[in-house]
Amino acid sequence: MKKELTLIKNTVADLGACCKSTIQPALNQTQAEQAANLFAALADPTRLTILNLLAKSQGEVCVCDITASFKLGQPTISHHLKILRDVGLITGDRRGKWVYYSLVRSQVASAKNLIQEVVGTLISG
Amino acid sequence: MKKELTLIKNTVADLGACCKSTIQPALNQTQAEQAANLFAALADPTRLTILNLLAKSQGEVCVCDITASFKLGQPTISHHLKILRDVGLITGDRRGKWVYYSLVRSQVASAKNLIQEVVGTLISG
DNA sequence: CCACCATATTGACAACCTTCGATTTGTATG
DNA sequence: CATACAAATCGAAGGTTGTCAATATGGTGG
Repeated sequence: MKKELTLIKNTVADLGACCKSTIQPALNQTQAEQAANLFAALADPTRLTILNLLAKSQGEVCVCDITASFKLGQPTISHHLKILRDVGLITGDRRGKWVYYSLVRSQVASAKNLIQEVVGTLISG
Repeated sequence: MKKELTLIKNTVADLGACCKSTIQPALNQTQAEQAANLFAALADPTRLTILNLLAKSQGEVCVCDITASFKLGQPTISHHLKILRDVGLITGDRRGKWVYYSLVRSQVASAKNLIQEVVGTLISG
């Protein structure tokens, strides 16, 4: 007992058609994985706050100051910094005893674009 | 048992405040937690693809069709659907033997706003 | 060289996530 | 009512994450 198919297959013809806004673009597997990775890096309030801290400071922030902003232990902050470093959003610069972190603006911009693109495929407008 | 995830209800009102700021606004703890929850829900390629599938279909999609789109088992898809349901991005409607899922447009819009707001605090412009 | 400070790394642990197979629940139909 | 099918839920295995205490590393200054 087969029911009628409700899923409209997204063919190549659909994608290559012509018009701009009305159709929802497909999300390929690579995009989905990249975006998921990025979202995972952002899926922690401590990391979001660290990023915001760096953005607000308009420059470099010493790890000691970051650590002082949270109730978490120093190794935990270091761990979060590493995750953000690994996705390229921040970079650390050692100067003497201290390490100063800052946003990697180009990477943040790329991340923004990827997010906008993916989120854009979720609803029209 | 895991705690229910909730999306912020009125991000639109926040954005409607007044000016488009060039200064970096602070991210309060509640915002960070809400955003982190949302990002966590999006931090899986299967879930992103499901959302995209629903967006493309411009309507309702049967679970059987969603399941058929992945190599994963039916309980796994059901699990991902539950996560997306719990953050309010999708809703399921039982019609006979079948359940049809669709985006909750208002919630998707709220999510978009929250993301834009948070991402906006990460870099100027 | 030694003592000290700031970060990073390691190892451990509990909590959580993704996935699956088995079972249950809801619905239609013979 | 019995059977069959669609979807959700349960229970468990294996991997990942967030956190901390302990330790290592890198740098400064006596």
